[in-house]
Amino acid sequence: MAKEITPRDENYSQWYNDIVNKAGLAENSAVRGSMVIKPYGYAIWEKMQAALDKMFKDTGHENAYFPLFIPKSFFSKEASHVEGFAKECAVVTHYRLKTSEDGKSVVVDEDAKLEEELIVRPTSEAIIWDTYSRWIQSYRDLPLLINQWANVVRWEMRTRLFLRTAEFLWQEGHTAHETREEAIEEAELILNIYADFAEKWMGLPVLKGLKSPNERFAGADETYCVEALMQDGKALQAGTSHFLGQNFAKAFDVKYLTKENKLEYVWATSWGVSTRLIGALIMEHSDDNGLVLPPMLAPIQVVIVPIYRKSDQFEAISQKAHEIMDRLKQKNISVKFDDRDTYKPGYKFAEWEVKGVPVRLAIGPRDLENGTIEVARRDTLEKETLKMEDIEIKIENLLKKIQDNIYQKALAFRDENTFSADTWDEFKDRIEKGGFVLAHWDGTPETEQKIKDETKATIRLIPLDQKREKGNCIYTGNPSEGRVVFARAY
RNA sequence: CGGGGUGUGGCGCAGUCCGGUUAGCGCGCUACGUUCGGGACGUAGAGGCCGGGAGUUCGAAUCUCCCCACCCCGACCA
Repeated sequence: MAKEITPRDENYSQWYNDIVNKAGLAENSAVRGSMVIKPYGYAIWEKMQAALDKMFKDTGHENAYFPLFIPKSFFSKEASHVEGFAKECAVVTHYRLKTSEDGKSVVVDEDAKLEEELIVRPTSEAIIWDTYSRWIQSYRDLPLLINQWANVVRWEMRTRLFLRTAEFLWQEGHTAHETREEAIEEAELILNIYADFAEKWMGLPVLKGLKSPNERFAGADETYCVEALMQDGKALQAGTSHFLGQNFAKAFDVKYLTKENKLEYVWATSWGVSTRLIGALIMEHSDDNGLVLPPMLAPIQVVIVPIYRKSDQFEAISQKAHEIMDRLKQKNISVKFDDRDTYKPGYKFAEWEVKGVPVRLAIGPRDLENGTIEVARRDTLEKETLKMEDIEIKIENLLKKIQDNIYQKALAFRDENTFSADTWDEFKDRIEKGGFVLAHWDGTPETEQKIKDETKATIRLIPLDQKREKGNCIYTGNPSEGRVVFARAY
């Protein structure tokens, strides 16, 4: 039929694209690499935003909004930051269009050239630190804990819906602190928020760790990250939290007076997660029948499909459905009654399955007679017929069970696909098969680069809970103090 | 930016090599009727200057040249 989804083992990327399309999450737009996020996909993002926003605010952060455009000169202030982003910046050079001479099209008005070009933000450190230089004078102004929800643009060569788009939505936190320790604490606090969010809300088990220097954010002293393993054995960075040291404070001259009346540079962090999380969500749980959503992030948690022949049957079922809806809503469960009379039940079942709605209820004449309802769960595709008594409690429990089940399933998958390698041959073999590979590394960027060149694998992270363990680098044989996590990544 | 590919109703494609009258097919869409416990069926319809421009020709979706866009594989990346 029209809604066929390519199986995962046939073509994983095609499977991913099919799900994004057929679940109605997003589509490509006229601008290469820029996507239209459709209502159903955006609803998932709104759920993520709401949960994260609360977590940020509960830990003392406030939201603000900084401009989309950054003067080019601001960008050149922090050297490694420029270097990191220069190759993927969109630049505004003119501010006016005019009708072409033949009157048929619109052209750039060369008379309207900007004196200084504007960069469309690829991230906001530059504009924010310029602003902070005016906001921060005293230790009384610290800590400054600000987050913004925004779009950013990175002119990527190759793009994929949600996973890598030229424009994407994200949140970016930018904080300033009195001491190094406090800033590091902040970076770690956020890392834990990201990990909690991934695991509890998304059902996405993550590893927490530090990036190697090669993979570190441009301008950071240390990058913390959470990494998840996708079903095809590739790693996906789910969030990063950077300890920026005093790099931006020095570049933008952000100093404060201490209690002792001494002038000091502030210490900084920045951190973000993006719409890429939706990509992670899709890849992590979905199957060959379509999207599978964790109940806590599903825009619709329960859908009710009526089964009927005649309109008087529909009336009776509709009444029953509304009663159930009221009971579920009291439990804060989002529920949709699919009363479209233009589609048959089979069609609706398939559609909601593709869209990943966690629980589907079906009510027909038979159920009315017996006081029952058919309950189907998306994660296992199991169906059972339940008595109507306490149905809201049964559904509430089922949603919790589904949330837990998909997390456990993902966790088991990750465990089964996490290996140790002690020889170069073993390492190459493991990387080829996919998954996380724990191996010793001599700690040098050169070795990491060579490993990447030969295997396409990178160090995803140095685990925060790394065990001290003497060993020899998988590539050079030089001594190492502990294992790091390698994988091929998105 | 290198290598490969594709542009034909809303979507997916055939037709192009070898030019020939009203450009087909599947899905979707509209109307009516029958259906409705896992993606229904019948009948009747609507919808296309064949990516753009220039050329060859009596005649171009089809041949030539020049553009443009998108997709896939690499290098870059949340």
